[in-house]
Amino acid sequence: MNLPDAGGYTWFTTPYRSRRNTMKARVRYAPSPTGLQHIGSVRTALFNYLYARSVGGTFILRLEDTDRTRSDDIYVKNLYDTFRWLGFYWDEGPDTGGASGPYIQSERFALYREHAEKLVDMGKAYYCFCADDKSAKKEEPADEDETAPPAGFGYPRTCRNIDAAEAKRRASAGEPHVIRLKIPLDGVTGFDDLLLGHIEWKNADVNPDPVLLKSDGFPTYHLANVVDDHLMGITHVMRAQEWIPSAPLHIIMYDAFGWEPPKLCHLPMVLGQDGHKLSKRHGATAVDEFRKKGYLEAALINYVAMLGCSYEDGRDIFSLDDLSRLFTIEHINKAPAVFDYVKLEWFNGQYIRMLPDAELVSRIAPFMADAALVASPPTAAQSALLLAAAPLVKERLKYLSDAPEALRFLFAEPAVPPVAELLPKKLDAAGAARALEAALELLATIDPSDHDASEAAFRARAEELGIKLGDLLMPLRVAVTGTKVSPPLFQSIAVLGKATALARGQKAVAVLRAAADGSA
RNA sequence: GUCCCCUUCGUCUAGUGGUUAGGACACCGGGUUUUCAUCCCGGCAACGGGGGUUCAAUUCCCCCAGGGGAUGCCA
Repeated sequence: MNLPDAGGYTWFTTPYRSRRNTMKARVRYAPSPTGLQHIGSVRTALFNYLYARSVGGTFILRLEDTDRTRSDDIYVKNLYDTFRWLGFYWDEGPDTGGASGPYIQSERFALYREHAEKLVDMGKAYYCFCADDKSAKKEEPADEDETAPPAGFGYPRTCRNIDAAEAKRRASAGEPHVIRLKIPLDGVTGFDDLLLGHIEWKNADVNPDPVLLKSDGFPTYHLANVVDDHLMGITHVMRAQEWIPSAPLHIIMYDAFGWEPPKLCHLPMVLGQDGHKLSKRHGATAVDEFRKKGYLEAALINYVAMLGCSYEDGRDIFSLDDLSRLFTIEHINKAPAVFDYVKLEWFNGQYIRMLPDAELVSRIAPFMADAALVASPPTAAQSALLLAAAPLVKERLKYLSDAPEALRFLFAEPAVPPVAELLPKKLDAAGAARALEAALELLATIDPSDHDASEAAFRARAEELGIKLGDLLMPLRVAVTGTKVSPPLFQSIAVLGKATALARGQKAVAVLRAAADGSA
């Protein structure tokens, strides 16, 4: 294999774990900052990351900002935010540096023209002066032109036959142009995909003469990715299967340069429920949306890692470290995978339940603050209250964003509930009032933090009254928490404070009494 | 249209030339329970179709069908 032109190439000397590879694996995630990081990007990044970690290789981040009209700094920021949140780290990248930098393609600008020109000089590429519009494509090629591809298939190779010296002269004279790769007219091009095996094309079926260098002087993805992967010493390229049709032209380019291509591995796609490429219309797809909704990064990573890949049979909870250890290309599936929000939700619940109380508190605090229930950051008193309440809601949250509703009664005075809410199924207002009064009377005498004793006392009282325990508790629950659905009552009251609970109860009694009198 | 890729329960997947084809989510039923959850137990449910190869194919080969992707001076 050729050594890359750029310095700093690291040869692997120690590693016990990759004795079969003399060379340390170098993989990259190379997003273009033209949109928010979404599930698909994260999946690609994750698999590259896991592969690097699993073989003790190097994970590199490279920004492919060659689309001047769509690239934007807000997306770069989003990229960093996203991966910081997910807990990925890269060994080399724009911010961390490295020996193969710069890692931002716009900062490598000169490199691409240089390489494109080199290809032109070698007769492997050519200047094209066609206007950048559909007319160039639709223009009927000369009938007898053997080099023209079938109608409707790509660029008609109009400029391919312009005399090289003449083309050079026009380009030097400043005539607007692009540089296109000469795809061989016959023969075949193929490669061995690490996952899919051998794939090959007749060159006649390969995208005819794709643009390498745009008229603005920036490279297209094809040129930039080949040049940079080579110069950065990338050994393995893992990308989504939508890239398969571009593979032959990349191979042809590596060939033209006389470089050895990296190993290619095309990952199965992630689809929405309708079987099409996952997109906004399927629901949340931007990672940011998941974060704001209250998903835990560990849950998202765990779930995404299992889309199209398996690890240890019979287990489904894996940390990023677990995954880094267990990941193998052999366990990647070839078939596309459907993104299932419901299963992700289950993972999220699992991870929320695994959180230590203090950790849960710090996780839900921002959501509580957004709901204006606590300060940001919470006061000491609020933190204490959250900590006391954490065990009550831990197994009831599907998302962190569920916390405000579940805990509202501890931080805000609920409205006095409407009568209908306070009525157990079989009681009228008078009956409910009696039940609630009995409950309050009893509550005053017990210690709600002693769960078992409290329950025993209420159970006994319910029996005396000839009603079910639930019917005795429900009016109290609604009076105290403002809703029919709440964490366990005694513990909730213990956290809230008995005095507050009694006061809320009295207000509800008043409402029930008034209703009873009114209807009597 | 052309080229390429894919095909195990609804979904994510395990798996083997001979298995009762396993697990998870969802769903259904039951249990625990103070509402809601959690938790526990049980159930439903799959090898796309057709040809081969073979004593034996879900597993190996071919064809078909279906699905997806590509066909940009976007990546």
